[in-house]
Amino acid sequence: MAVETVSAALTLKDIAREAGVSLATVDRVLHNRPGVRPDTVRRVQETIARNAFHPHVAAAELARGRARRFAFVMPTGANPFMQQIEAYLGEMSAWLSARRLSVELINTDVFDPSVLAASLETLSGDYDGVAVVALDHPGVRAAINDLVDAGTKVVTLVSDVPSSRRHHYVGIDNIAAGRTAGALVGRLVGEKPGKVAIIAGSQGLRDHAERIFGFNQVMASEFSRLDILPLLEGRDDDDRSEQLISRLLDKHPDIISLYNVGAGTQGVAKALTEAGREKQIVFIAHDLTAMTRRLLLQGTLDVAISQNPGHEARAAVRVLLSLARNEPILSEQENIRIDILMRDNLP
Amino acid sequence: MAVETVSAALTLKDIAREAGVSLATVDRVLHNRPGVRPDTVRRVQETIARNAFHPHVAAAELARGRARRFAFVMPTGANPFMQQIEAYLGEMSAWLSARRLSVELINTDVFDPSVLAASLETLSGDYDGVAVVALDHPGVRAAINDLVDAGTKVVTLVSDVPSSRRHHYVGIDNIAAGRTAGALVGRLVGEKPGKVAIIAGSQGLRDHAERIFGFNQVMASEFSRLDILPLLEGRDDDDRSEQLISRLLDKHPDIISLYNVGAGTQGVAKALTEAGREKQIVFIAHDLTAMTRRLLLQGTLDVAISQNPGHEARAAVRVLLSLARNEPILSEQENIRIDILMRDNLP
DNA sequence: CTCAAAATGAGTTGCGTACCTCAAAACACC
DNA sequence: GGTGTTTTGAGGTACGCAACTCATTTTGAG
Repeated sequence: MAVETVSAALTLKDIAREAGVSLATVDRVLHNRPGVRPDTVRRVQETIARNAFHPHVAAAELARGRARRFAFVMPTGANPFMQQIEAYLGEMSAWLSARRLSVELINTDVFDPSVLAASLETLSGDYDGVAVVALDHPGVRAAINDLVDAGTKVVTLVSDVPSSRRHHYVGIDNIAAGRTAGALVGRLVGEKPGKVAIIAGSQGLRDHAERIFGFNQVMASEFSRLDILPLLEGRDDDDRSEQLISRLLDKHPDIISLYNVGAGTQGVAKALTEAGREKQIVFIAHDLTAMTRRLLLQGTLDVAISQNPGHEARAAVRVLLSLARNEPILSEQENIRIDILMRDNLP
Repeated sequence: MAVETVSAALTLKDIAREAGVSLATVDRVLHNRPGVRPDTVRRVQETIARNAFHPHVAAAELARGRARRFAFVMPTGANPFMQQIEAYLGEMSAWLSARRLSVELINTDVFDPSVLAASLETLSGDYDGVAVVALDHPGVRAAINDLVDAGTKVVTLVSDVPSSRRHHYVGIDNIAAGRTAGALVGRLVGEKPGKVAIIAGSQGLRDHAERIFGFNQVMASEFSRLDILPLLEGRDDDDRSEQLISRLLDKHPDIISLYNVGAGTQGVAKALTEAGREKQIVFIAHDLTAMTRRLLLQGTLDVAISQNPGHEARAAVRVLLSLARNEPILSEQENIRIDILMRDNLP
């Protein structure tokens, strides 16, 4: 059975002949140019559909001749996850260059809405597409909508602004990620009752808040025997997280699980090992880095919930390119999964 | 910081001018054609490297003008995982057609080495690339090597033949998948001791054997308190698996976990629910289908370990294309992960 | 039927590369 | 110096499409 029949490759000329029109008319139909009668449009489109004709992308790209420019607006600072995304973008440079695409990184304080909005406003007109790690704020939403209105394709990355008219979101469902963490905690601690601690960067971060929401949802509905301690805020900082967790462990000898919503995993792990309780406590955190990989292999960390930064980088570029070319997006391919990583399925 | 500087796009002509040679010479160097003095070759290559020049893929593809044919040799029969791969190949038809690529499915009894080898031999010369779900057998290995020698690019899919000279393997490490299953069983059953049952399609299948090996490895080294029952062979058949498991559950009231290595998950689930023990027994199986999804949501199935069939289909095509074009392969992108799927992180 | 507007045909150019031919130049050897 | 060989240059054609111009035909309104 052949998925794709091997037929002589059709060209626009063939379509024109079969539809009984000229090349120019086919071109007008194909690019929604005016000056074609509705029934002629229909006849051409039917011929295209009947023959399952798709313009040769290589020829189209070559003829269009334009290089495309994309901008990636990323947070300043040393967030390892963001740095991984940037690194993977760098690895694509040969791929990009062979397609006459350019990607420029623009580092901004994405946590200050006015700064972020101002950054976005400056991009208007200069780029064919923009990927942005966005804060959900009215000013940012307006800036995104302005870009869209100016004809720029916009995708949100890692963190979404659903209320804007962005064309696409590349990232995970953080509520589902939190629910996954909750289910894992509940299942891994076994039958015994006890206390569960949660530490996040800040409740003000949308992704952290959503994860906490999902986590609490599952704990309340399915593992009510477990006692959830009040949320700690470690500000994604190793030292601060370590101190907070150390104190907490001293105070509660009956903690059986720990969920770190954001960064600062190294600090939490240090507190755990210094208390000598890394084997008894089920520890779940986010993201795969050299450090979390080590902690998983050691057994200090039980599960890392992660999203694949390389996949996100490539998906964002591909989606922007498809949008710019008015091609359909392979949604199944660009969908980012919530990865559950344990010691034995590390990539 | 710009990942990719926005420079005027270079062309072959620019390279020729900068290296002080003609277009023809650059072309000879680029395609390893003879008749160029070694130091001229070096000079041109240095110019290319210095400018990080990559030939425009669209122009190259158009100029080359050849349509490329790929063949996918897949098992006959109703294996749902293979059918999903075939379905995803079908979904790519527009993408393929726009690139003048064709993919043909060839269904063969891949479990009969001589039939598979004969099938592969018939392909020689007709295709630019072949993806094959291969049995690891000397005859098959020889057939693969013959294809490679004839200049055809070969990737093994889902199941590898490491001893052959195939160019690439697209699939997971099944030993690691088995280890992952073992670790999950050990962690999810909690502290209590009890019996663990394993059912596979057949020990003769390489992927099943590897999963069992990995599973036993982890059980022996880390969860020796658990008692592993002798392996059952369900032949990937629902009815047979149901009967075997029903009988087993009757005989052993102290079974606390069940690992299904292959297909037949529906039969196993039926036996579990009819015995009324689906909530007490930790049940782990492979692959995500409509049925395993339903079982996960119901709570009958605790974890599905899977490989993403859409990703495998696309990765196989992309790898074949890169090989045919003599382009580098983005290994991180084409690497297939072992997915741990639970109720809350279903895609 | 007339005339302007709309629709269509016919044609051109250029995108960057692959692949080819043929002539000219450089070189090696004696 | 002449010979033959290797290396290089110059140029052309083709690939399929986008984007454009301009002439011609068709259409519909009056």
